Amino acid sequence: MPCTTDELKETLQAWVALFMRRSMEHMLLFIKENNLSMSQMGALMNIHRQGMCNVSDIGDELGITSAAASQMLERLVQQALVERTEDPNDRRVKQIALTDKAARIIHENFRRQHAWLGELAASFTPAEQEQVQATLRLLLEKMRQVDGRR
Amino acid sequence: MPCTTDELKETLQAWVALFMRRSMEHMLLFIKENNLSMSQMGALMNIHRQGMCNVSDIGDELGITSAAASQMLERLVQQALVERTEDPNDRRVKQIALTDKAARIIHENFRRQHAWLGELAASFTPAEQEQVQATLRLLLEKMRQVDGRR
DNA sequence: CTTTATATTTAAGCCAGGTTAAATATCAGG
DNA sequence: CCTGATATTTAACCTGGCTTAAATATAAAG
Repeated sequence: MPCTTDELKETLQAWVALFMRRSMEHMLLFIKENNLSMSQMGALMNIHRQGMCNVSDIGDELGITSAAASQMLERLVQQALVERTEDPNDRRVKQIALTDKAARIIHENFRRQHAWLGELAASFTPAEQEQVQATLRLLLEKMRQVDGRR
Repeated sequence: MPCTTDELKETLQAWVALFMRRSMEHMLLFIKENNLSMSQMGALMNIHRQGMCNVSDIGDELGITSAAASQMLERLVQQALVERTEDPNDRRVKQIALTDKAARIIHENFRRQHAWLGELAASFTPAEQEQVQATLRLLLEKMRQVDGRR
């Protein structure tokens, strides 16, 4: 049967809703297990994405003042999740990096999500896997295009 | 070319990551616009999903004590987002419902996500739309199965 | 060397959102 | 009509996370 753009939109919506709820659940459980707050997890993910960066970078990225970023980082340092080292080129700035502990936590978060997705991936027949693979690649490409247009 | 379960898992992972980031961004912007906190948005979404419910239901669902739920609801009532009415069958319990204002906010949130998805859906050729539609339906079905097994 | 700009921290204060414990009101069973 | 269970609220308190303003330290320019 032919399908309309609107129908596809609705299917996408259903898919997104289910995925978001599932992922959110997973995330909330995970941060509770690791005694983190949502903000802290956000900060850690941010540092992970940015790689080496300084205090104000993080503030900018999180949309808070650098004073707030400084305080948040201080709490993370106290929990041994973040390392602050002086930048040898400019001693005003502190270089921020995840500790091994934090890296392990982030990694474990990804791993578990991966495990869930693995279960999903394995539930398809080989023929279906081909189909899903091809379609998702298409979707990804288009999403990046739509994303890029902003 | 044939693809392995692992490859599919990775494609799924990439898709989820992109989607999550995109949706999170959207959500954070939206709640800022509406002067809500993440928790408050969560609570409103929850009430929206549950429909009519009482104070402790919400506490249970959010994983907080009913005292905390009571206080959170009080703040939402003050912002005219929630209505508290006495249950005529049991005058100990309060029935909680979204006000029109809150319903409009939730609806607007969905509408915008829809708009973004519409843009995505429209970017496919009719043939691609068929393919994506079919595959997503398959994915949804399998996800619900995997979800159901817990 | 002095001035000005920049990066970070510290201090003081605010509010959201959580807890436990006690207060209040109602229901339901003997 | 008591008594005990249940639903909600209130009180007292704590913490995280934010703000602004001031303090500190360093860099960079004249």
